[in-house]
Amino acid sequence: MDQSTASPEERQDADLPFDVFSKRCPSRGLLEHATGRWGSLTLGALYEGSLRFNALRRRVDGVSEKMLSQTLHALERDGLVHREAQLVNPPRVDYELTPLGREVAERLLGLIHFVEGRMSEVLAARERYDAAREV
Amino acid sequence: MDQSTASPEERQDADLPFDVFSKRCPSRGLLEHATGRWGSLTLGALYEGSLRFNALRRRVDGVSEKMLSQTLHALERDGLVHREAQLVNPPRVDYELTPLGREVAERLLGLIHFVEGRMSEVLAARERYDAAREV
DNA sequence: CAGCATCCTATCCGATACTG
DNA sequence: CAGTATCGGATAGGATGCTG
Repeated sequence: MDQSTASPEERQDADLPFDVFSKRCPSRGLLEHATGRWGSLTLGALYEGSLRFNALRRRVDGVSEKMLSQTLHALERDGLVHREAQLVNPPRVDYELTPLGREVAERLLGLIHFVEGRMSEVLAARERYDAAREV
Repeated sequence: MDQSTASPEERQDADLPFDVFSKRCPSRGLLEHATGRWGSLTLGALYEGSLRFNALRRRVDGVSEKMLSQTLHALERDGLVHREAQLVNPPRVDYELTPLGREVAERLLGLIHFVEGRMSEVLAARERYDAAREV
């Protein structure tokens, strides 16, 4: 686009090979896996340490077996989560973050804790918004 | 805000009133609005400055009129985006981040730029994963 | 315990048409 | 320009039943 005269301020997203704002960029898919309804909570839960399937399921309150399985597959495929299966009976499988996954989870948790801390503001904004329309 | 005796390290998520990991916490809804497919891109686009509806639509490549409208309503209701309408003809409406929205967008952009920068690792992980199963 | 397969519903979302 | 309304296909996601 503009590779000769871009200032340092513009460079940030001017000539990156991957730009999430363009329709066909694969980074959108990753972002959706990582920030999706279950993806963000799964990464957040695993940040504290490795967990087995059912422990994870209890930690991510409300996730179904199917969705957790699907989410873990996507995150494993993207290289954010590592699956460690032991061939014992009963079976034991541990999930843990990869180094890359840790970095993503860190940023995600920063966001999560931030919004948790500001929920009262959000709730108030919602009430104001709703009150203004139901007249 | 900090009226308990929790240490600074624990305070963050030890006794917060809002916990995104529990099923019925309203912070989940906010997180989904902010990190959803179009929410994150909309907030990211508005971080650079206020934009009009159609400019925003062009910036968030691929978003439909309907989804952008819906996304903006949700973000406005949550108090992350401010809608400024001028009663002129043709109509002119500007969207901009609220102070709270800026803080969310900042963290979101941190994540976005991070994943953009690591996409090659992710793509490689995906190839490895796919190659391992199609045997 | 750690899952996969199937069915079914709710919602997401794009396309199209229309309004002030 | 800045939206709203409606339709229909695609997908997310819950419930249930089964396997190693």
